[in-house]
Amino acid sequence: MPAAPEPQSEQELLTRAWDLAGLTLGELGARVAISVPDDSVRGKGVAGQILEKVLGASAGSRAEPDFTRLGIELKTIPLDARGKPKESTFVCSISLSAMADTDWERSTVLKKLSKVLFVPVEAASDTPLRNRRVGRAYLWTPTPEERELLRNDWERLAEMIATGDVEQITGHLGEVLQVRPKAPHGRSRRRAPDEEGAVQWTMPRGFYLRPTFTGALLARLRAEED
Amino acid sequence: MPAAPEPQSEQELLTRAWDLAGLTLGELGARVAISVPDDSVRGKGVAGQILEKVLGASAGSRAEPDFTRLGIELKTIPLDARGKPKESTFVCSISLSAMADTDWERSTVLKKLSKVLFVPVEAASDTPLRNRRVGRAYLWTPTPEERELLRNDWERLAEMIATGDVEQITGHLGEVLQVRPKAPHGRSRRRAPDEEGAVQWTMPRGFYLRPTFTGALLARLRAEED
DNA sequence: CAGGATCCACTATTGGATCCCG
DNA sequence: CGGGATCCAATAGTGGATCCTG
Repeated sequence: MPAAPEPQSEQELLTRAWDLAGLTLGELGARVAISVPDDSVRGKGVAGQILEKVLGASAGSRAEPDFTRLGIELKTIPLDARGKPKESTFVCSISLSAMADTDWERSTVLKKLSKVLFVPVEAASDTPLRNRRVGRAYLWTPTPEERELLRNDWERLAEMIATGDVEQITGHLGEVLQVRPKAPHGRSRRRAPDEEGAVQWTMPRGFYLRPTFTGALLARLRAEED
Repeated sequence: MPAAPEPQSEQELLTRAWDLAGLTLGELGARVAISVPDDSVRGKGVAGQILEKVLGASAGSRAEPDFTRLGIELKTIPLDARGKPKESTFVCSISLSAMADTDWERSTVLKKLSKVLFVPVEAASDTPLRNRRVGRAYLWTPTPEERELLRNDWERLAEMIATGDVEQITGHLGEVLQVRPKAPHGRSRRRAPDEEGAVQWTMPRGFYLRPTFTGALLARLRAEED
């Protein structure tokens, strides 16, 4: 009834994930005692929470991979009828003050994205949440090219944040990785250092992967299956 | 007052074209006795007609390059405020019955595009036609990569036309070259051979270059100036 | 009709705003 | 809040329809 035990190997995790293909969120939610809201506005994160429990993710809300022992992050990804991602993929929140003290190789973004299990979920908006089906999961590790794209964007954005230009950042920046608000509403504010190191109040933000990027990597992983 | 004489060399044409940069369509139209309509709907082709006369194009409405002696085709290209093409570029009409009897190397598309003088024209829709300014002209010859893109699209589309599948063609096909209606209105019809070689009536169509393609080639030409 | 093209309604994309849970 | 994400109004893009001249 409650959460599954943590998988002990990559193969065990993959086998378990593949067994879910074709099942609906309603069916999977029942397994782990999570009820699926009728209103999709009220159920934004529910697919992710159900799959965490069904697959035995361990990390909870910590800044570690969902499958701690395996170093694997779990992401559900909503696909439209043609199999393309319907939304961007949230990676992590941005600690504005910490950005100045880190580099790409030590960044949370790279840690989160080093190994990701993508679980596709049907996302046609006219299908009720509980009836949406899970697809075949893919385990992704960035290719050198993909890492380079991510690093380029991250370093550009990190520099803007570190130098206090955070208010200049918009969702337009970044070829594959973008910075967007990550807050309960548009009036949220948190402290951040400004250009002169003084305090400014700014909106909480997070890193997101663009749909074109996740769509391309999924296409590559599908092609490699053959 | 009337048309300029035909330029006798590429350099003469380029020099003449560069001298026009910064002038408005109203100013240029006055030079060649073409008045610019106030209503942009009534002035769709007027920029092209003015520049033909101002630069001394020779071919008129024949299936030859505008500058016959130089083998150069003239195209005005509407740019938005950021310098990107606002519209697709018409290349030529399609003779449905002739498509089956030709190949890429002999095609009208390749002939028209072998050497093109692109003359940018401001196209912000809130600027009256007569006040829109001409930019610096670029002479384009397709790179091997660009020719390959064009050939791929052309061959795919030509085959559909030759085999009578012309009704299956939509503007969605073609990465850089597309087929779209080219007619005074949606009820126009002309004869075409169908799958079995019999007669069908279909809408007149033309080949067009996508804005992403012309935008990319202009960006390349601008970069090469430095 | 061929050549000179752009218009503009509709679709696709997007990025700022928002929702739930522990 | 941080982690799980999607919503949806506004913008960008596209392609079928259209306009003028000789």
